[in-house]
Parts: sequence; structure tokens; C-alpha cells
Amino acid sequence: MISERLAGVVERAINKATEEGKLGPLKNCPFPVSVERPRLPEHGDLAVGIALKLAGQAKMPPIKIAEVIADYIEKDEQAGAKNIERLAVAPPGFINFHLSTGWLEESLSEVHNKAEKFGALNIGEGRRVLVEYVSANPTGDLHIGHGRGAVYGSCLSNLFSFVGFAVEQEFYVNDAGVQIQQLGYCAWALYQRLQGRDVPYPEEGYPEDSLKHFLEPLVKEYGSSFLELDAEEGAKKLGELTKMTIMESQRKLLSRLGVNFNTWFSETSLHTSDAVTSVLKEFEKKQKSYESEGALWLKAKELGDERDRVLRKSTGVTTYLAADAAYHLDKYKRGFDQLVTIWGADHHGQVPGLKASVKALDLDAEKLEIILTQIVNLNREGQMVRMSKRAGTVVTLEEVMDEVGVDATRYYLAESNPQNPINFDLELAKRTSRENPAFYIQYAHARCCAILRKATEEQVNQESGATEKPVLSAEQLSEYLSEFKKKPDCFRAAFDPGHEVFQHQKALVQKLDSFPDEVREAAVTRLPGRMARYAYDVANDLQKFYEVSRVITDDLSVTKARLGLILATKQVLANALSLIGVSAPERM
RNA sequence: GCGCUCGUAGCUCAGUGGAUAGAGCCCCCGCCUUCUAAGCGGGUUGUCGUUGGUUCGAAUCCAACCGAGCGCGCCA
Repeated sequence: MISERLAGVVERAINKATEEGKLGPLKNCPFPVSVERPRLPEHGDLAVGIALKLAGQAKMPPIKIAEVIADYIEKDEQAGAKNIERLAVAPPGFINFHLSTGWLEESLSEVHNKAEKFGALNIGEGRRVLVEYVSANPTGDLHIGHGRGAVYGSCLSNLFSFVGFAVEQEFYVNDAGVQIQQLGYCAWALYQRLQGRDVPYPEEGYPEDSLKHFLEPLVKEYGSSFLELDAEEGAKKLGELTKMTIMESQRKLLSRLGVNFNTWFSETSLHTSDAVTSVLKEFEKKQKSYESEGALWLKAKELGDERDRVLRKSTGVTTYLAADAAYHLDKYKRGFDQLVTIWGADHHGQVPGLKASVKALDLDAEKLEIILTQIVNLNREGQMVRMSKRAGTVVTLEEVMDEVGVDATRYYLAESNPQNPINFDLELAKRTSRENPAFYIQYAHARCCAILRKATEEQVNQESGATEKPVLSAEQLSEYLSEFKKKPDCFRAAFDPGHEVFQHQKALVQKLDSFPDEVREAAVTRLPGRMARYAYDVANDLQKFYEVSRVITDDLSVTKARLGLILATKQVLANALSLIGVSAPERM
């Protein structure tokens, strides 16, 4: 990566300059040098604004600092080998680098060498992170909002894993408490009604239509064998069976969406294992709880919450918070270095309570990161598609996936940042044109594959109908592939420096080269959506390149070099798409 | 009322302390005898919600206000 190498050169210059006392009181470079790509071509290929950032500590005007650094870079003999053609200092204190094509060649060679590992980093250094997400109640179908959490969590997990963390993904199953009881009543009533018994359906329960399709297969399988049961036993039995059916359907659907969990953690298990009662004891022991009006309260207010929270109601039943505290204590005990919990934004009111409970247990609250995902609005032809669960008109995740496909579903849910609401346009997601970024990116990948096929497969002449032998033989191709890794200068023929088209050629390679930086940025900001937008940019740059630079030509060295460039582009597109879990098709 | 999130082009959204604030869509004009035109090029578009403050420098940080969404239970 050129920017990394360049950052090293700049940092060395700064350290040398500070050693010789040329940068005021500064001892060495206090923060990492970041290299950016200037917007305007006259500002060079790459630039650093470090002098602006050092101004305060060095107590010197930025422009002076830039001049000093530039001076040291020019004196650095190794710097010449970094493909720096010339550099310029520009106000208010930027150092602009103009580079030779050598760095483009090295970048391409690096992509070929690292292949599917290109862009992978080791920020995580093997540290263990647990990502908990979706965690829906097993009381109905998943809707598009769950889909967003699912896609976000899975993309973030992919990203963590790509930057060197050992990732585990977990689904917390809220299979305890009143909602499951409620499910039991509904299931029991529905079971009887489906067999002709005229019993009332619980008015306050889950909509009948939202459960019917889960009960029908149960009726098919068990027939009337449970009709004998009394109301209590019936609700328990049917509730349990329905819960299992729903969980299995959720698991299957998520798997189809490319979302797979290492563990499904049952809330019930926290109750049966006494984890909940023991966490309450722990609060008591640490004097972080007290009894009042017959209930047990967590002293949340002194730990950053706006008020204290109930852990055990006066009825003796523990609250959701108590179970969540026990659950998170369990996560800590499992020894993770980082815990990421993804919730729908409608649960943001619970964040201070959970944080307080973690602090009350003297656990490191810094390790626990709670990320909230905002709502998804479904659109069709500009009309809002309502998602009212009560009215029974809920649009399920499955319906969306059936309609627009898995790739488009994933792309649109992955693309935007979690703190912003999504407007998911069902019609746009189905479109096969440039307007639809999901399609456009895949088309770019398929186009790369088409060029490779064209170069290496037999072609049928349109006029004569005769079969023509491929431009490149299999032997030539494999020979080239190994040259791409070992001889960066074989890419030189891909470029036309000085020519108008060179800007497109350079832009594409620069974009490919910046992938590792983009990955780092996406990982540290927890915004995998950046990968989606990056892939779009690559696709766009590829199309521009394609338009002006013919790959298969009469000149074998040009064909070879450009084919190498196309294959590098295909690789980077595939890597970026794989991080967001969207497929990279060979043809379309 | 309090809290959280958000407010950037007609629309959908990037950009979160640095150069003249970007991209796509929409609209207009060009480009197919050549590897996928399902494409490409060019053009038009801004009180960065408002007002103050911090800073050499603010869309970005701080405060107040305006607007939108969500949340404020011994529900889960």
C-alpha cells in the first residue's frame, strides 16, 4: 500500500527533524501520519496534512512545519525509491506528492500477491470479540427491521474477522417471561380453532394471522392429540412447540440471508441455571441494590442512569434487566476482550440500565459497546409500505427477500450507517440498471469476468461462424498470473501516461490501492456501509477505465498488463462484496 | 417536560477539525462496425436547520433554539 509506505517516509522525516530540534519543542511524531487523496489533480497524487495538526504542539506556523518536513523527505535517500517524483508544499500547510507510475504497478502486484487476503489487517491481533445481534423474540416472523440488525451485525462480524479479531456471533433468545406465556395462550387457542373448536382468541395476544402459518404444520404433524389437554397444559405444550417452530424458521431465514450464529443463547437457561438469582445476590453483596416497596432495585442512578431500576418486582418475578445483567455477566465470564451488542434504536432507553448493571458488578464497561440501528421504512413507487404488526399487515423479512432477492436485500441493509433510518425502495432494489448500486457493482464484477473469458476462451466469429482460438492460451495465462506477483513492471504497459485517458487508469488503481485504508476506517468506525459505498466507487472507476482503455488488443504486453489490472479489480470487488455478504457473479 | 438519535443539492445519502463541501438519482446535451450501451462523457444544482461561541481554520467541537423520529413502566 503506497499510502502506508509514504506515511513511513513522512514519519521518519518528522522524527529526524525533531531529533535535530527543527520543529520547536516537539520530541517526535505524536500521532500517526494519515495520507489522503487530494480532490484536485494539481494537488498531486497523495497528500499529508500533518503539518496542520502539528502546528499547536510545535508552536510554529503550519506552512513552516511543512517546509521543514519536505526538506527532510528530500534529504532522505530511501525516499527516492518510494516512487516520489516530486513534492510540493502548499498553503495552509499541505505536502503534496506527485508519484511515478511505479507505485501503481506495485499496488497491482500487491493485490495479486495477497488476493482474497488483500485488505486484511491485524488490528485485532487475535483478540476475541462477541457480537450479539438480532435477538428477536421467538413469537413471530422476523421483519425488515430485524433484517437490518442481522445484516449490520453480520457485516460487522465479517469486518472484525477481516481485521484480525476472533469473532463469535450470538443470538440471544428471549424465550422466557410473559411474551412466551402469551404465545402459549395464542398457540393453544389457535390450535383448537384450526380443528374446529369454537374458542375465543386472546384479544391482547399476537395477531392471529401472524401465528397461523406456524400452527398449521403442527396440526398436520400432531393432529388432535393435544385436544385432551387442559388449558394450562395445552398452552404450555403448544407454546413450546410453536416457539421451536418459530426459532427454526428464523434460523433458516437468517441462514438464507447469509447470517449464521455460533450460538443461540437461551434466556430461559439463565433462569434454570440460577444465573439470574446469583447476579441479584452479587448486586446485594456489592451493595448496589436495595429493597423498597417490596421490590428489589438496582442503584442505577449513581452509575449514570437517570433513575434506579427494578430488578425484582414485588410479585417476586425478576425483570428483563435482571436477566440481561445475568446474560452480560455470562458474556464477561466467557473471557471476551470486546463485547458488541446490537439493538434496535427503540431499545435505547435500556442502554443506561445495562451499563449501570455492568458497572455495579465491577466489570469493565469499556469493553461493552452497544450499537443501535434505526428504523427501516419500506417504499414502493414512492408510497410508504406500512409495517403495523397489530394490524396484521406486517411486511416480513422473508417477503422482502422473496421479492428483491438476497443480494439486494443485503446490499440495501448494509449500505447505510446504523444511526440513520433507511428508506428501502422495493422497486429500486429490483431494477437492473445503474440506478441500483447493488446491481451496478455486481455488473462490474461480471464484466471483469467477461473480459477474462473473452481473452482465454475460444470465440465464434459472428460473420463466418468459424471457431477462433483464444487470444491467450491457458499456459500463457498461468505464466502471466505468476508474473503479476513477481514483476510489478509488467503492468507498465497498462498505462498511457501523459494521455487524457491516464487519469481514469490511475484513478482505478488508486482506488484499489486504498482498499486496506477503507477497511481500517470501516472497522474502527463500525461502519461496514463504507465497504458497500467503496465497492460502488470501484465499479464506477472500472467502468470509466473500461470505456477508454481497451484490454484485449494487438499488443500482447498491453493485453497482459490490462488483463492483470482487470483481474486485480475483480479481486478487490469480490473482497469488498464478501465483507458485506453480497455475491460476486461471474456472469449476468 | 426530560433523555437519545438525526437535520448537508429537488430526492436518496457520503463527508465529523483542514485546500474551492462530494456521489448517485432526477432534468438537458452528446457517444454503440471493437472486450457486457444493464454502459460512458459533459452540463445545471447548496443560507451544510437557525443563532451565538471555541479555533490560525468549523458542515465537523461547545451552548441555546427550531424541526423530525424514538424512548421515558414494579412491560419485555
